[in-house]
Amino acid sequence: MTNKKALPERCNAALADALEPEFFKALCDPIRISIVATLAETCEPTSVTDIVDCCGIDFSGVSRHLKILKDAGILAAERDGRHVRYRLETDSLARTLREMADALDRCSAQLS
Amino acid sequence: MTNKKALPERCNAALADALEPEFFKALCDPIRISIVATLAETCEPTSVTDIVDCCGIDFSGVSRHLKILKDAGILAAERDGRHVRYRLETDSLARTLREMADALDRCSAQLS
DNA sequence: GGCTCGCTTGCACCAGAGTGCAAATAATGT
DNA sequence: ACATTATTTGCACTCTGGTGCAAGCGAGCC
Repeated sequence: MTNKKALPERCNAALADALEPEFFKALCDPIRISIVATLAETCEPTSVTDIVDCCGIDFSGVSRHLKILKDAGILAAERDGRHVRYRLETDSLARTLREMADALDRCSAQLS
Repeated sequence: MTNKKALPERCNAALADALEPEFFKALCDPIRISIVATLAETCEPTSVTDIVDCCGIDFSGVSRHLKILKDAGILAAERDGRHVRYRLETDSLARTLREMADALDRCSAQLS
């Protein structure tokens, strides 16, 4: 039996730190998921007008969804003339997901 | 230049399939995150009454949060006398997160 | 059987999120 | 300067989600 009470707070804090609600909130909308999937597919900076096609809503709504994803660090935006092109931060997103998984594993590993 | 147009739909579908909005919806609330973190820490089935301590709300609300997490497959519940003990499906959760990361990597790998 | 404890569920309420429309801003072309 | 295209933002609306309170249900205890 290892010291079960030795570092529980640290474990909890690390997990709670890794599992950022804002991150999940950004991805809990089906339209935002389809945006992410679309950008993952094309993998090159895409204008708002083009992205609108994959969502069934007004472009103003799409613009707002894009802002939410950008603020969460999931997308990056860059102006190109009068277009604004969005691209998926694939590496960063994948890393974030794996860090969460790692934090979970570390928590359960401490008890065995 | 590889065949860029060869399997974009499959890629998109695989990602959209892996990135389930319901999963993120279950984790987009700060109280639910603290529940997950608490259960990851203790790592043993915990009663609702004990879980309530980590959230600042009424136990009825906690019960509802637990149901949401259970329905999403993130927690498991088992009756023990008059207690209902919840535990975190750590392995399953970590696997889900890694599968998402893998699906993302696969999408971007197809283009290079 | 009645009682208490532990948890869930119905109800009403309030705050927040998504949406469309229209106006505002940004950048380019004429 | 004006018109046009691309995107963002303000506004109002609706719908969903989280919350507390109170009632209901399930399981053990007297």
